[in-house]
Amino acid sequence: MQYTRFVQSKNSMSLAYALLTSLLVDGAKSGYDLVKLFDEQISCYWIASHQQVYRELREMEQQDWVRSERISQVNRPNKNLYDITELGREELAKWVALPSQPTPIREELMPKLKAGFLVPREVLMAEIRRRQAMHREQLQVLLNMEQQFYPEVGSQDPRSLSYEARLYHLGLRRGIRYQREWVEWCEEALGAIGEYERP
Amino acid sequence: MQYTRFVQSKNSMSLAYALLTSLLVDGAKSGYDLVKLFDEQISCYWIASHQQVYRELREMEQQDWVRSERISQVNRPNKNLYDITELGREELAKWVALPSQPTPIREELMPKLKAGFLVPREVLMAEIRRRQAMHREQLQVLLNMEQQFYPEVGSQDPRSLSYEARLYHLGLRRGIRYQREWVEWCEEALGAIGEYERP
DNA sequence: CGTGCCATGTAAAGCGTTACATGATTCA
DNA sequence: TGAATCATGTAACGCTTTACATGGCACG
Repeated sequence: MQYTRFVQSKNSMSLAYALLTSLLVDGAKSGYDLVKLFDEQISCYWIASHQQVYRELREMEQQDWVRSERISQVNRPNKNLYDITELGREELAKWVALPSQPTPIREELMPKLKAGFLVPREVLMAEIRRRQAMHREQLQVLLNMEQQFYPEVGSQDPRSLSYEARLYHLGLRRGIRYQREWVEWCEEALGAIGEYERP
Repeated sequence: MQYTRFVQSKNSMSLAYALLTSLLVDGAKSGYDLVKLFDEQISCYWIASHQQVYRELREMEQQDWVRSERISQVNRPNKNLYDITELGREELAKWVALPSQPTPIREELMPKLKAGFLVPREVLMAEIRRRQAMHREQLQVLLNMEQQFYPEVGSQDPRSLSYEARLYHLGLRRGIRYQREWVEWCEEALGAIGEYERP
């Protein structure tokens, strides 16, 4: 039964809350807009497919955590605009105060490395270079976002940001640090493997 | 049908390969041993519950990627000792050569931060301090492992490690860097939030 | 006498991905 | 003409977690 899900489930259902957060901070949105937002800005710490988002929104509406309004549009499909309700806001506040769980890590590259002696060194190194390029690119995207949204940061007075903006900015910082760290590890790995080139 | 899973599935099924890797590198093991190994040594880049492990082993046995032997023990439950087969080794080698996918990140703390203005500052800071302590502890565990398994590292000649050991070591390095990065981000976050203490 | 380790499993539910579907508009 | 964007959905499947279950042994 769907009903029990939001009532007695003990696990996190964090996607619901992540969506509520966006509705609260960024305002009413359609499912499509939320997917785009997640893709573009939130993906550094949360990813979700459009199917998940639409499903979650429908279920949250049944629980009165959000309400929706049908917006008729000409020359393009109609859309459902979702907004957070008072109840949703209360539930969100409760959730925020709960302890958070770290993301479960399942990093394919690590077992591949551990079994890496099964393939030629060049294959491993090519793969690490590919990963490094990916993470470098993501890092650049995040740095650009930081420049764009928080140009004051890095200057003399970080207090020029509002408290809310600063909190959000810390999320970006986390993404930046994460990607940078990956790029550096790749460098270390390439160096280490390279040293075994011709013994 | 179970059969199709290993034949035409397009997704990664990486747990199977992660298990194969351990069987190949660390030798034949029971499900219980694999769970313990993952908990203690692999959790920095892979986590799996015992239910997953047991099921995966049974399914891999049906595909002849592993074979098992029943070990009768006195004074404790019997166990099934699994070992990788030649076919398993071939499949593993194929998989290693494939491009790897980054772990999907779903970090609860970030949306909580974004909606953090809903709760008192002290609640946020307490949570970040808790996370910092967790990551500090994990970092220490990994550093101890590094000391224990690779005492030579950091000394003059990292080439004293075999190629296989060095590859495995790189996985550890990744975990160390990840945890260290988290500890540092927490420091940054605490500093940033602290600055808003009394405006 | 309770807790924790050893050792394996079933069942159900929740969460996430993949595939499929529709249909108009805009831009190259 | 073909691809991309807007906008939402269903169905099926696969992966992960949670809860429940068993039972002896060792240790304090």
